[in-house]
Amino acid sequence: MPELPDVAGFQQYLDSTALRKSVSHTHVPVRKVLDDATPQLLSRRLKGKSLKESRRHGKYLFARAPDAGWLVMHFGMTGELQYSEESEEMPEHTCVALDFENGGQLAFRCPRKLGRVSFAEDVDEFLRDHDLGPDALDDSLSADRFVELLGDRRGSIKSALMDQSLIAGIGNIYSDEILFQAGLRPDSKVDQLSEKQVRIIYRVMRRVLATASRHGGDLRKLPPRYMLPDRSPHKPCPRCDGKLRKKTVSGRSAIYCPNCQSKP
DNA sequence: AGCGATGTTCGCCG
DNA sequence: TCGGCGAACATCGC
Repeated sequence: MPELPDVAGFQQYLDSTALRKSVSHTHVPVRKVLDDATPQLLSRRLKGKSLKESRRHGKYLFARAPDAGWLVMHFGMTGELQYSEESEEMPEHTCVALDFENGGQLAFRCPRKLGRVSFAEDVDEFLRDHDLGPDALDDSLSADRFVELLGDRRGSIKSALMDQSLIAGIGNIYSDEILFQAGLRPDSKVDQLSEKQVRIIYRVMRRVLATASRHGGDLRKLPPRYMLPDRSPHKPCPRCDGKLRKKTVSGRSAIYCPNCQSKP
């Protein structure tokens, strides 16, 4: 689930449920998602304090508590946030949970345990340390900058879009949607694309991610003729009604329409 | 029962 | 050096 639009949804959700609520207890039923942090550190940093603001960069969500730095969340492949008014019982697959003085509870759920929760003193430093490129929706990522970034790539356009050190936020399914709407095959080589085509990809990328983020990544709310709600081989293409096809591109399964998407 | 899955990291290879 | 590839992680669902 969690690519940029989903994490944008989690951010709205965290803002509306958990911000400015004093933390009474912390739970860590699945310790491995903390990596090198410890349950004691989580408790020490957050207990008696409240999260004051959030930030998102790519697929990462950050939430700041006074004198505690930033709580960092990455949702892996199956992670999500779930707030409950009652904190009696944690939801299934809860890896980390924060109880609040008002009786509510925010759970970081992650069935496959691929998500991670940690702390960072400074977000920009964290982004540098983790080698993350500019957020795909960041104002500072202009079309010109996007053209520059793709300028010296050699592999497929799909793997470039998914490379978090180049641009942060796009994963397997949104890269498919972007290339579907841009009319280009996922295995197109970046160095074969014209500058005009790269600019089209940029515009489509911004529109798709902004649109999906407005709906918090809920695929059912996407406009008509988006591929994602029907992203499956052999299903009909939402634009031409031909059959969608599946192909492995840089180790991930790409779904595309052979009729609507062409090689450069 | 077996396979693949919205992510990241690592080691291997050309 | 870069990029592709497969494995590993752990669980669910088709």
